[in-house]
Amino acid sequence: MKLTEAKAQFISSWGAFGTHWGINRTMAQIHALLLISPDPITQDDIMEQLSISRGNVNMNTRDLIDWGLVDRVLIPGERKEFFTAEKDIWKVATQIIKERKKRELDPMLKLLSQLEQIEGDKKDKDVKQFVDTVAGIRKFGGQADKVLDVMIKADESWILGSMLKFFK
Amino acid sequence: MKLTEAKAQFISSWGAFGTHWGINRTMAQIHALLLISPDPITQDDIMEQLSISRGNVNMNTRDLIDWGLVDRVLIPGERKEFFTAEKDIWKVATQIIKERKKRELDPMLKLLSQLEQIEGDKKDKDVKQFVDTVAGIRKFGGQADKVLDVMIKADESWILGSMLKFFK
DNA sequence: TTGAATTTTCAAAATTTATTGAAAATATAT
DNA sequence: ATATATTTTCAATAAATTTTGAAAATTCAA
Repeated sequence: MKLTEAKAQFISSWGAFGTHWGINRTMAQIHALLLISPDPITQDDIMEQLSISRGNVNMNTRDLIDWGLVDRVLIPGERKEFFTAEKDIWKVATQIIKERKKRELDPMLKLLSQLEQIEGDKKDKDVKQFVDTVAGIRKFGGQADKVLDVMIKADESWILGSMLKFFK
Repeated sequence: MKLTEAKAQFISSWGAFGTHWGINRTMAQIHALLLISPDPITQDDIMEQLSISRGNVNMNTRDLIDWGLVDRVLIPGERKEFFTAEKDIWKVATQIIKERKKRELDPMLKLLSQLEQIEGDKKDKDVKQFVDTVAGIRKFGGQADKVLDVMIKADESWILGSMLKFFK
């Protein structure tokens, strides 16, 4: 297989993969393109390589920057802005985990704690099942939260860092 | 807060949560409803409680069954079919992990292995970055694959099971 | 300043995805 | 067998999401 074909396949399937994770196809494709680009590239490069509009590139690169996965790069002497992606997959993964935890898990756990404090007769089986389910999810989510924190902080901690090196 | 209001909130946010995970809102809402229903319920119950059409219920319960999260239940003397969801959150989580691994991770790893065997000069920086990126993701994915296998098999293995009891 | 290059915004259009509902298929009781 | 209840299918419709592109805003050099 040639590089050109391989690139196209990688970008395409990374985009499809993204849709299974609540990420829009284009954002994932731009990310994929940046991951395999050795040097920073411009909006126009992205537009051309993915055949998408300027507005689309602009919005999605902004989202990628908000997710902490992509950086704007200023190249001396160049008028245009350049973009580059973090290439260390471990860092990419922890960054995604960090953001999703903040955006999804934490608010969900907060809500579940509230829902657990429902008023009603615990003898009532509807009430009981509701409380049990909510408590079960909250407990599970709480453990997941802790495990993810360990992962996120692993790179900052020497001991955990060396434990997790195994996985790198 | 009353049970009725709490239920509505739980179903609604579980549905919203689902959309961040590539699951459609309705499927997640039906799952939520079943999770808090102490006894099996019918298509009509689901239609009424979520205000959605019969066809919609039918398709989404089927998907939930395919995911191994919901079961059809036959109640003696009843003409209609009843549905019930696995309530043990640990089992729910491992079942989801198992399915997503099979549907998404495994095929992705297979593709990445192919893409790594690209023809081209490794000295070329485009080729090098492509191979490095793909290899990095494949390696990371491979480790994730192993970790997930451990989790999935934990319940079947005594030693791992007791280790993971901590998290239950 | 001015003006050219570049980026950003956002309403409208296109596309994708989800939902409906009625007809067809299936299952069950009499 | 026949009638009735129930489930399934799927084309049409509706809703949600994504994309475009041109105007507005911004940046920057001279």
